[in-house]
Amino acid sequence: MQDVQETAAWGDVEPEAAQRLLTAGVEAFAERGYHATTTRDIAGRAGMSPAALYIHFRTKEELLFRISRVGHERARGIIAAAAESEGAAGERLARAVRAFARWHAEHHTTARVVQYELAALGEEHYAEIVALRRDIDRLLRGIIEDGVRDGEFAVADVPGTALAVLSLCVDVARWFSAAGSRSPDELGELYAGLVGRMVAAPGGRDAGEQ
Amino acid sequence: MQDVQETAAWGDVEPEAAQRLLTAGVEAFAERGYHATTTRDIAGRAGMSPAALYIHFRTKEELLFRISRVGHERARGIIAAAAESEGAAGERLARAVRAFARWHAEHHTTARVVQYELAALGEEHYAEIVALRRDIDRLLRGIIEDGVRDGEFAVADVPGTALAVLSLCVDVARWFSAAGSRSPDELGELYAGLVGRMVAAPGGRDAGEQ
DNA sequence: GCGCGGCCTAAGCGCTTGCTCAGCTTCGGG
DNA sequence: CCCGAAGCTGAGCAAGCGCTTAGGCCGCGC
Repeated sequence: MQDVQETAAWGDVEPEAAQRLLTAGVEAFAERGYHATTTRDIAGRAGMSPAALYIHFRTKEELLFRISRVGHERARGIIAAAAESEGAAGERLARAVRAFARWHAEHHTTARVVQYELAALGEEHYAEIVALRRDIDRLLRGIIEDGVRDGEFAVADVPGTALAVLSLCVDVARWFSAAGSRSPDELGELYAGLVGRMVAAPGGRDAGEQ
Repeated sequence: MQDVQETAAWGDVEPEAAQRLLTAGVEAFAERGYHATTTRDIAGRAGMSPAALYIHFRTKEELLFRISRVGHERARGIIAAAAESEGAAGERLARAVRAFARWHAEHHTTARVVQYELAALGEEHYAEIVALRRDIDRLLRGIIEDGVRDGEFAVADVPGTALAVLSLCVDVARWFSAAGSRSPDELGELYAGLVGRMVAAPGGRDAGEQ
């Protein structure tokens, strides 16, 4: 559906200055939170005057929305690629968790904004983002349902388990620090293993490996 | 160490007005976040004028700190009670997860403030809170270490798994809604089962139940 | 019965905020 | 050579912020 490779940053945003504002916004929002960040701070980080922000974005909230939408689309792309890939449900679930957790670790500043600043969005923008989030939930739940149908997984509460798996990965953005001892790759591997054990049917191949 | 029963709210805070301000602060901070909440809003919810807040708390940040400290102490108490209880590591871990997840669901507004507004604390207050959080991590990790030593658990990365278990429970505060279909009790049960599978040694009693 | 400390309010101070606006520069097309 | 659009700035406005201050009320000790 879309190439999952890490394109440099914000890819193809219109003028280069708008791109700089987006990355400055991500940094500032991730550090201090949306409400504690001033437009002067964002503009300063992007190397321009406060007024310049309003040439590229109508409001501060729209800047947040653009960040949030791009981030959510990227996150959905990651889950979608795993869901639509080849292989048994166990393999696809492992791929999804590995990549999703890894993304939240590697891009933890973006992910922080994406996951924890939803409440600052306006009503219409919020609705658009919620639709993307429902997609993500639906895709992940689909993989688990496949595994249950095939007898590969034994899961009593599928929606609850899907929610727990997503929750586990999302929360990485809260605590992950680049200075920590774990690399994003190692974390993805750890989490894929933990989730594998969570859903595996007793006697299944995945039960013991970690 | 301390009775874990749910005392009404803020228990024994000095004058009743300070207590009202604390609960008003929790509600407001949980809804909008610390920085988006005004002292006028907090005072209004508590039924008093903005100036009254400063009779009971020196600053808005101190009000947050008091909320955060009480919340963290309660959270640590829950984990400590489970860690120090009788029984095998598997039972103690299940008790810890069940109670910890349940608390984050039932008191999700308090938990939201406790878990997501740390960055708004001043330096000294932050350090005090971090000490409490390290306690919580240490207690939970201790249970898992016990289980590994006894051969009851098979866990390759103990600190990573402990982190994941706490993370899973903490994130409940982010998404849990009282209007949702799951009760705090059901959620605690679900999570205790999921975590049990995450750590259980193959062939152990817990492996299949859910 | 009077003073005094605890609790509270009305008013408002100094400052920062999101955002606007008039005007400057730069640059490609006719 | 000029024009207009695009990109940007310095200055600043109205509103809202955290917090202070002067003063009023109430109840208890003496």
